[in-house]
This record gives sequence, C-alpha cells and structure tokens, in this order.
Amino acid sequence: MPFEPTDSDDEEAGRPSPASNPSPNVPVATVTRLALYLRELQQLQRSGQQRIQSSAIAKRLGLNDSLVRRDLSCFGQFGQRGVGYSIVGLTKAIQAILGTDRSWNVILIGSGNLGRALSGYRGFNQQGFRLVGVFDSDPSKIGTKLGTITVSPLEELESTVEREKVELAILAVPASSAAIVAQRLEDAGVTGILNFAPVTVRSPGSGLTVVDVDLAVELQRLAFAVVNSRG
Amino acid sequence: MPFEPTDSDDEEAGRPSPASNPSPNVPVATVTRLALYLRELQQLQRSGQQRIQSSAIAKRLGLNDSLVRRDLSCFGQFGQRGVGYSIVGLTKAIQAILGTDRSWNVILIGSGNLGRALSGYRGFNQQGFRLVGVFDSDPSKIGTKLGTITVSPLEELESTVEREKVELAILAVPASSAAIVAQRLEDAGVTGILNFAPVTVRSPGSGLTVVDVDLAVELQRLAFAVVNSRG
DNA sequence: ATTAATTTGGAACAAAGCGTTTAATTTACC
DNA sequence: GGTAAATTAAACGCTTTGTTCCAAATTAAT
Repeated sequence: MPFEPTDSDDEEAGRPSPASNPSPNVPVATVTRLALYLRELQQLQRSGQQRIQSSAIAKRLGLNDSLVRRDLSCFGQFGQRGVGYSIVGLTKAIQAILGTDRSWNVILIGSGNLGRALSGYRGFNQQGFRLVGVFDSDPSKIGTKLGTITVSPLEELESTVEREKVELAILAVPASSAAIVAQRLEDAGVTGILNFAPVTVRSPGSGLTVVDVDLAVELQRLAFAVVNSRG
Repeated sequence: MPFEPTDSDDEEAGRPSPASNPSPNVPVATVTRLALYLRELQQLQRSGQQRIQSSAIAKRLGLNDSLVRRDLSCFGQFGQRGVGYSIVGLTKAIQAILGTDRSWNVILIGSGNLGRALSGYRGFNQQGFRLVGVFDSDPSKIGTKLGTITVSPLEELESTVEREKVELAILAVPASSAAIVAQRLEDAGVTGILNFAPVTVRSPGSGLTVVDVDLAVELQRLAFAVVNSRG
C-alpha cells in the first residue's frame, strides 16, 4: 500500500540548526553525485541506450549500487522495480532536482585569461546556463569580443542584471576587487556566485549563495594527497 | 604529565577500509581548510604583521576559533600559549603539511582555452608549482607560445616527465581523450592529476591520485543551492 | 496462472567525521 | 606574584554518510 504519507521526517524532530542547511534531508555529497549521475546519463543517452540499472551507474563511477538508489530516492521514485531507470526520464528528473531543467541567465565578471576560457566553456551551455553578459573594468578590454559576446563596462552590470533577469554570476576577477564586485552583484539582485577569486566572498547572512573554486587550493589538495598516499 | 605517548589512535583499532583513506587521522575537510588558512596567512604576511591568533584566522574565514586550533593540532604544536602563532612559522608549517614547502614540477596537457588560462595562472607559481611543459596533440597548436613556454607534441610527454622529474599533471583536454591521456600519464610515472575533463578518470587501484574539477558540476551545485535556499 | 529472478524503495543500522565545549597549561603584563 | 589571554588536548554530542536488509513490484519462464 503506497498510501502512507511520506512525511516521516518530523517523527523525531530536533532541528537545532534551522538556517544552516538549506534543504535538511539532502546531504551535500548527494548533490555533487547527482551531477555526476547526470553526466553519465547524458553520455549514455548519446549512445542510444534506453534503460539503465543503479548497479550500472554505480559501476561507472566506482560507487555502491544502493548509494545511487538512496541518493535518488531522496527526491522521489524515478525507477521501475524489476526493470531499472529510463535514461531520458531519470535525466529529466535529476535536472529538475538540480534546477537545470530550465535556462539560467548568467553573467561573467572579468575577461582575463580565466574569464575568456570560461566564456567559451561548452559545458555551461550544455547544462542550461546561458551567458548573457561579460563585464570588465579595464577600458582596454571593453568592446572586445569573447565569442559572440562583447565585453561591457562594469558600470552596466546593474542594468543588465535587471533587464536580463540574471540570477547567477561567475566571478573571475583579481582577488583585490572580488569583494567589492561581489557586493555589487548582491545589491543588484544576483542570488548565486561561482567565485574563482582566491579570497573569501562571504555572504553576511544574506540570501546570497557562493560556491568557491580556488584552483591553487585544488592543486594543494592534490599535493597533500600525493604526499600522503605513498607511505 | 605530557609524557604519555600520542599513539592513542590504535586503542580501539578497527580499520575496515585500509586503502580508502590515505592518512587516517586527517579529515578531508581539514586539508581544504588548511589551504585556506595558508591563503590568509600569506595575505597577512604581505601586510607586515608578525603574529596572529586562532580567533583572528577564524573570523576572517567565518569559522570557529577552536576548529582552527584543532585542525592545526592534528599535525603538531605550532603556536605559543598565551601568545598565538608566528605568521611566518605557521605559514611554513602548513606548507610542510601540504607538501608545498618544496617545488613541484607540473605539466599541462591541453592548450585550449582552459589550458591557456591555467598556464598563466599566477596562483600556481606562488604556491610552488612550476610549469615545466605544455602538451597538445593538435599540430596547429604545437610550437605556439603560452607565456614563456612552448607547446610540445604529445609524443614528448613521456620523455619530459622522466627528464624533468614531473610528478603532477593538469589535464585540460576534451572528455573524449582524457582517459587515454590519463593512462599515459600514469604509465609515465606521474603520481597526481588535476583533472578538468568532465569524465571519470579513476585509478584502477594504482598509486595515481586524481582530484577532479568539473566546472559544469560546480555551476549545477550552485543552481541547486540557489533553488533550495529561498523557501 | 504460478513461480522464480531481478531490481527498486525505504527503513534501520553502524561508523566515521566534524564542531563545540571544557579543563589544563603556559606566557605576558600589571 | 597574580591576573588575563591564548594554545592544547581530551571529551562530548550531533550530524552526516554509507551499507545492509527486507519488502514490493515487474518481467519472464514454466
């Protein structure tokens, strides 16, 4: 009987940290893996396959089958017992979970080396992220083209955010100006920042969400892992 | 009495996963934070400051003081009671922990948009990572300059790794060729790969360490966090 | 039809990681 | 000397994470 309500989560309550975790039931690690499942599924879809089992997904990523199922069952029932998952169905389901079943308007701040590379990154477009503006404060950069997009002066940031309903921004500016630009982005109404600047761009309790990617930190993590693996 | 031996870790033993975690006592999150502490310390050092307290480091990163101290005390005693930490001393200590107290020879595979951006990234050099080669399979790229380095044909990969004692590689090639190149890197003797290709480059149980950075995945995580924050 | 095999769903369990708190120790300053 | 400040180290509890186990559902075969 599948008629029991699924609100078994307030059975033993106890939420000491009400604002710390955005969505209580979902582990952070699950979200990251979901994106990886999506990557594999899209690859399978291109190969023409129709159905897939949790065990096959797990094998491709070196995980346990039940972990895959548990990750998915956090959000609903997407599979068919005895059969498996429809690849297109599961793809759409995961996209809906991640919020990439629609298009996101994104702007890029900083047209240096990294900014130029990011503007041309195909993965963004393929996952529904639409680059609608590139900004820089350097006058010599303004007016130059990055692919099909022309670099605009930083002054036009606010107006573009409003006009294009921009929600996400990619921050690829020097560390020295990152904090100021982040504040302007927040004030302009941007709700999410992918921050490549090697500084802390912390939201002071606001609704701003920041995901940090520090390339030097990643290399340091690699160095540590290498040093501590042989021994 | 501070004379008790500090091997309290085998008191209740139980290591069901012997090869999964390189260094048992150190949480992964600690390593990541260590790199962030280092970032802040280097910034402080440039400002000419001599000493720092754990509470000040914590405040800069939005953390708890005791977490900073506990992270550090995983590896030894670097502070002075009643005083705090010497900035230069702690900087060197963290570098020693991370393995960046020496120079690492690094090669870059792939001279596309992302590869070009990474080759010019100052953060790598500042942390002791020395780029000693850039490789590409595209004949039209070979011979072109990335900063001071000339792009070499992929065929020379193995000889360069041996000659320059290369330990780390940055993989910035298309997904389709990532697995093959990764295998070649491992065979050549590279022990660590920073992988930007959106595919699983898993070591089949070898000594190879891989750190993945998938830019699309990061944006998807951001989208999820944004969607699930307002509610 | 009925049975057997496969596969998901979901609860229960166990362990590890993580962060905070508390007490003890050392240093600096008055 | 005594007090305040700051690190250490251990202990505690909570959260998170991954696995195991069993029930439910579908397909295929007998």
